[in-house]
Amino acid sequence: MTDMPERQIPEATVARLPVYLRALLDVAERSGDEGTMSSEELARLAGVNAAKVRKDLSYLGSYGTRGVGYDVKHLLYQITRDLGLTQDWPTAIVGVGNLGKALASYKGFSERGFRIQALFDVAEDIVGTEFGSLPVRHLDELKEAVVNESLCIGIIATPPASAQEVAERLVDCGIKSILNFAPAVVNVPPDVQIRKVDLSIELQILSFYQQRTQAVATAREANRRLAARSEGGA
Amino acid sequence: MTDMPERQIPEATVARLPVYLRALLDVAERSGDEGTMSSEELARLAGVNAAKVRKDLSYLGSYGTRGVGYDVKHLLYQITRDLGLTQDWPTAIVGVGNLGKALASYKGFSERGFRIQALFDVAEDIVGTEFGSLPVRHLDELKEAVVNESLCIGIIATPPASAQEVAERLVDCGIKSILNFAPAVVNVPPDVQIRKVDLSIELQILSFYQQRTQAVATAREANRRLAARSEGGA
DNA sequence: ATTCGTTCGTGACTGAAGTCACAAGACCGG
DNA sequence: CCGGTCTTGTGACTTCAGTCACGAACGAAT
Repeated sequence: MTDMPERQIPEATVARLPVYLRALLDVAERSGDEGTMSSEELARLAGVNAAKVRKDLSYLGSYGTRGVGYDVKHLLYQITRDLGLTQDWPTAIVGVGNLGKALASYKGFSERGFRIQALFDVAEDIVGTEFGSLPVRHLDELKEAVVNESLCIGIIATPPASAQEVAERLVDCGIKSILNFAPAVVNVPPDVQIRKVDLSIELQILSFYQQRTQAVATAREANRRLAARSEGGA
Repeated sequence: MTDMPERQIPEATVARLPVYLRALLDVAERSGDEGTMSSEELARLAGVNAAKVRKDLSYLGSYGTRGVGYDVKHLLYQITRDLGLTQDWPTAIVGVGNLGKALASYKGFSERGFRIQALFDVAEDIVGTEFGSLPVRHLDELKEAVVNESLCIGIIATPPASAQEVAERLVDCGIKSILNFAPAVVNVPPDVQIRKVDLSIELQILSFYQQRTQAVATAREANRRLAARSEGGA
């Protein structure tokens, strides 16, 4: 039987694999053939704890050597393979505004095998133009393009109001993986993977914590004054 | 005493508050004065489960009415306040490449009170230019600007190699909240909040799941053929 | 060959987040 | 005023992620 141990890899681990991958690539590039690396060192580079690195990597299989560490090249290969990055993923961007353009020219995508291969929009003044040697086509041509060019990942970079509709069209064309940059909740059938990146949510989280430390500071300040006054009064 | 119940709000809850906020704003805008909304409805709009909504909101205080729901306006106010969005946060962007520009012109920031108020870079051909009525200044002028214009949030949109250094300069200027868009791990002192948005990590996670469903599909296919052949052979 | 130092792999534990289910409270109609 | 119908707020439980600590395995050196 095709061996399928395939322990289910926890979501949290999957989310960290790209970070390990990046760290390993940096090292491999810098030092040519570093050879081997300990979980401790990888942990430092990835900004996490060593036990977590070991546990994460153990889900992929036993690729380390006790007393030595992990072979950088081999580990690189394994992570790349498990993340499905040994193949290219032809990717389409819908919505060619500022954000869409920035994404289309983002180095980080092509470096990892995500070839931005098609751009779509609906605005008349954008459709028909070119961006980075790619034509911006009308969204109505989506289906044809998906079939002909085997696009398999869709990126939504439209205004929030259009996000749900665009997602439905992507799903309708058979796309199973969607990355949503529009600040809107988008629902898709259970066999489609959707992930979101919300630029402003992260800022709002920062705001929460900053606001709170300030609030604490001012409260402490107020208490101090109160104490001082009652002391003076007593 | 200044009442500070301030139950510690779980991180996961903080991360969802902006989503609720957005949903409520949409509703309030659309229906003028909807009045009230149940946890069920808010859950649907936010794409989560109703019990979770109630528990999340209960951390802010008991702002709902049993048998009725939550008063939209009041809840909006409370969430806005707890997220620290009643005030503006003067924000600086370091790195004015494609991504930096897209962020500088991103509507979602200004809508929530994050005023992009200063742009910095180091490239000679960029420093001195203008973008969206803001001058791009040299990073060396950072400290002065932070002090004079009370900048309090820094956004890193540089290449990964410069991210750590830029972060250190931001910290050095007294900035306590940093949002990092560069694909690199950045370390800061414990009293500084840093959050990261990594555009390509999310794509890699999608790739993982897509790759896996394909792997399963091909394995199943292989098994089917094997079965068919052995059946034919028998 | 044996010992020693190192580092992985993992079982056991701790803690956080998510889910369920129900009592408590609010409104309504008669 | 009272029973019926809602919907919240929350304690109890389940599940998932993170951490610790230690045995197992490897290389090196004597």
